[in-house]
Amino acid sequence: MIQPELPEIPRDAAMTTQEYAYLRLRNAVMLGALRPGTALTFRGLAGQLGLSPTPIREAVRRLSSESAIEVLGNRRLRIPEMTPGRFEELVRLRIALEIHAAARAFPWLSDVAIAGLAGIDDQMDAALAARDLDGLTRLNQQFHKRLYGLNPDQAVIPLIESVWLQLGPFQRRAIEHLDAGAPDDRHKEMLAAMRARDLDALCAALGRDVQDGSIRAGQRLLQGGAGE
Amino acid sequence: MIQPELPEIPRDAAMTTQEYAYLRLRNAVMLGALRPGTALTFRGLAGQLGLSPTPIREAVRRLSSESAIEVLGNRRLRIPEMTPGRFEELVRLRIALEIHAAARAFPWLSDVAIAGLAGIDDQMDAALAARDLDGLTRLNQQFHKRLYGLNPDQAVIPLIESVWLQLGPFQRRAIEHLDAGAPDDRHKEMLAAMRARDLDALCAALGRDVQDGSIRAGQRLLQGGAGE
DNA sequence: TTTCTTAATATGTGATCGAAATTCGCGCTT
DNA sequence: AAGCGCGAATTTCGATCACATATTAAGAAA
Repeated sequence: MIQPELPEIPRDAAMTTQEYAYLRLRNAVMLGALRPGTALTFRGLAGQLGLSPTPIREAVRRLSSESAIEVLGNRRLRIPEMTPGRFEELVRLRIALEIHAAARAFPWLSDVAIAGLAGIDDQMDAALAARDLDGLTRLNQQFHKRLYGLNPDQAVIPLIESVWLQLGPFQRRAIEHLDAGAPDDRHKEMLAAMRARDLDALCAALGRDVQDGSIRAGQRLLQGGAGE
Repeated sequence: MIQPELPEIPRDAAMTTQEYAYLRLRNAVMLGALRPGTALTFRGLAGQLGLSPTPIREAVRRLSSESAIEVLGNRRLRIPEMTPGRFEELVRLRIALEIHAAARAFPWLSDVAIAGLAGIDDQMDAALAARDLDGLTRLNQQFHKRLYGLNPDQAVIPLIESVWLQLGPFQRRAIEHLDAGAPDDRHKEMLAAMRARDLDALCAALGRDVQDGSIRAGQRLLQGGAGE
């Protein structure tokens, strides 16, 4: 069985093998390196990463609890299949969660926080110009997480990341075609709403941002099968 | 170190050791058998459950990915502490998630589905009369999950369960005092709204249901320290 | 009595191994 | 040619073990 390539990530010395495997698999799913329906095995992953099966099992089990990988009752792991219904459900869920998160973070908005977000947005412009799609994905997530994390008691980010993991492959394909349509830059709209301290406008722009990121992928899904 | 007692659960023959440990620990957290701040060890849990550390590690890691158990960088596991800020955040999150879930399940409401929910509600009345608090907790969760699960593509239930896990100890304490105030039965209100096919009323009743379940626990938290 | 040092204990981690279960390929029957 | 069944190979699962490291306890010094 030929396993798909897993993008490499830096490994800190003070990092357990299990954590390294977890981060690497999570990164691969989040970036869409593993297509929906891909079959995996513990031993195959262990061999590919050069590790023993034990830490792989722990990493995969964690990801299964985040709905990123399915552990079938029989002897198979796979990336969950996507259906139009599930896709719409996930997008709606993502919008509801992120609007909630933004509203709960809103009271903590400050000028320095907004400046930090604007800095990330500038980096995204640079990444887009350089066609660095992985970097673009990473920065986009960083932008959203930084905003929601302003709330020091936030408990919603892990849930949002679970949804991101499930949308991973499609989110990525949307970003690949992001430049084609030259859509309005929703992050700039969000930043303007933040500067005006306008929560409604922020939520509206955020909703459009998520929609934009999903529309194309959704169309592709409805037309051309799961991820082609 | 004396570990707290973990309520026993039935073990199906066709169930891996890891899954058994996961379900048992999850049940213990959900029912509030483990107080916030409780320290645990892999080997201690393994000894208490009569298993080897390997499946325990997999189970605990899964629960850590659901924010039910913290795996500290040093050599300690613990049930997360609760603070007033985090508590309010979790309650707000729970309301947002469950209202979303109810709205997305609403189009699938049918007379038989409503009858099934009413059946669970009757069982809850019986459990309340019999002072079966564990059964009451279980049935309450079953009521909510059955409703949200009417949507065949739902992806929100795992997220809601993660929040339940984090609120577990307090949710339970709220139920313990549920009879004291003789509050209106929110589930009956929800059922009435369903029969009238009135989404707004359903969401309103659902919001009150979650509020009722949290108010007392929250008051206790604010007054008397974490979980006394 | 308090604090710092040091030895002993306990713990997390990950590789390895045996057993049980499942899948896959091959040959046979229809 | 298609479906079925049997055996070999692969895989998961969980226990065990060795090692490194953190924690705890004890004892000495202040």
